[in-house]
Amino acid sequence: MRVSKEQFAEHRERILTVAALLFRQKGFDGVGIVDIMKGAGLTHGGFYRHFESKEDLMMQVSARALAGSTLVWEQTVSEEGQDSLKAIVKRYLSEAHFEHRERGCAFSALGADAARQPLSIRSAFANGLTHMIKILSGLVPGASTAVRRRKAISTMAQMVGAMVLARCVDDPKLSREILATVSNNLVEHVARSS
Amino acid sequence: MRVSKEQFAEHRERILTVAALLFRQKGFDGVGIVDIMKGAGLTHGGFYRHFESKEDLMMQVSARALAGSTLVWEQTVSEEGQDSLKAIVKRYLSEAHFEHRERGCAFSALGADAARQPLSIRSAFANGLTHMIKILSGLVPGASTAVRRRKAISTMAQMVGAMVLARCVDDPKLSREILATVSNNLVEHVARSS
DNA sequence: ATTATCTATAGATCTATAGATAATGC
DNA sequence: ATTATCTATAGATCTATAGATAATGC
Repeated sequence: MRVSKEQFAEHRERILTVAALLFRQKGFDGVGIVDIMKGAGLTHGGFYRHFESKEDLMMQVSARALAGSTLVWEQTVSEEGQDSLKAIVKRYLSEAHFEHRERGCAFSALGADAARQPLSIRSAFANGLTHMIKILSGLVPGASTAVRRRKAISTMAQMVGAMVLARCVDDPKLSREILATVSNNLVEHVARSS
Repeated sequence: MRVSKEQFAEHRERILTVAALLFRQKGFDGVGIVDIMKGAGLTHGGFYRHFESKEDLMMQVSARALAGSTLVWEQTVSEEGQDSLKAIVKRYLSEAHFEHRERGCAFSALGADAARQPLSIRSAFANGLTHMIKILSGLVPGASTAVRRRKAISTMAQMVGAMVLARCVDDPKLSREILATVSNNLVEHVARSS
């Protein structure tokens, strides 16, 4: 039953990918090792050759998901130039992101869950947040780095909060109103220079 | 083993109170009926005389927790007058709220969890949110009701997002920076008339 | 020989129910 | 008589480990 080094590495990738989707969809506590391994096309016993524990997987998945978001933002910056902030805000508060939390930002999908997790996971979230704030700081207008950092933090909080609120209510009209309102507010008031 | 009507009602209250603390602390999936009943000083078998199911309890706890937050805001409004918005923002983003999610706002403590729950629970969250937006709408400045509602939604999103972000990182300095930044931002830019 | 995967299982959980018990409240 | 609580348990889960199997890679 042993597989080649290449296949082993591919299995590991598959586990991480499936876990990233399932954790964001159902929460850290809502998914078992069995579900994840089944999703990767493997039996659950083999999991522990790839990861030390469920917590280890949670930490690596968190780090990866946040690195993914960061990468997308960086690509947007290098492609969009002037309109980067607007593009990032609009994508974050889009219908597509609202509907697919399993492929979206870990802060809005797992923020409340992460708050209850051990240090290793919260540390991954802190790294991700620091990086994302840094990117936003380079995009918002403002005279000093201190002002820009404050605007970046407020922008990030507003985006995450809007998505969390939009997703936890059952009224699609209210959800859309929240996303549209915050999107317009950020694009108009923050993105505009000064 | 039967108890009086009064005691039965008191047991029900205790279950609701304990569940409200534990759910906010450990998430809906992180707490079992046994834990809740043990916290209320009862055995787990008796739970089903009080509630139809765990989902039923989750729904009632959500509605209650949000009604509690609403009530506190309404009391603040009637006591503080002019400074109500400032008082609400400062309390929401305070160190005390940051550290005691088990007694705080359900949106920041359970928002991500609620998004995965069935309609009954998301409906309770929608009711709570509608009510809280209405209160904020009465406090923010703005020429028309439409403008005030938009400001209320943005304010709510920013508060919830700031608390979620502050709680899911392991760096106390970063957490405090987020809370202080958003608090100042809201007090200075939204609370000010115009 | 090493090791990735499989099967099987240990030992804890979990929600929910059944039946016994004993006190209330008609 | 009714019913709130208790004990006990059913039937699913859950994480993690042990040992067998079989293919890799030296």
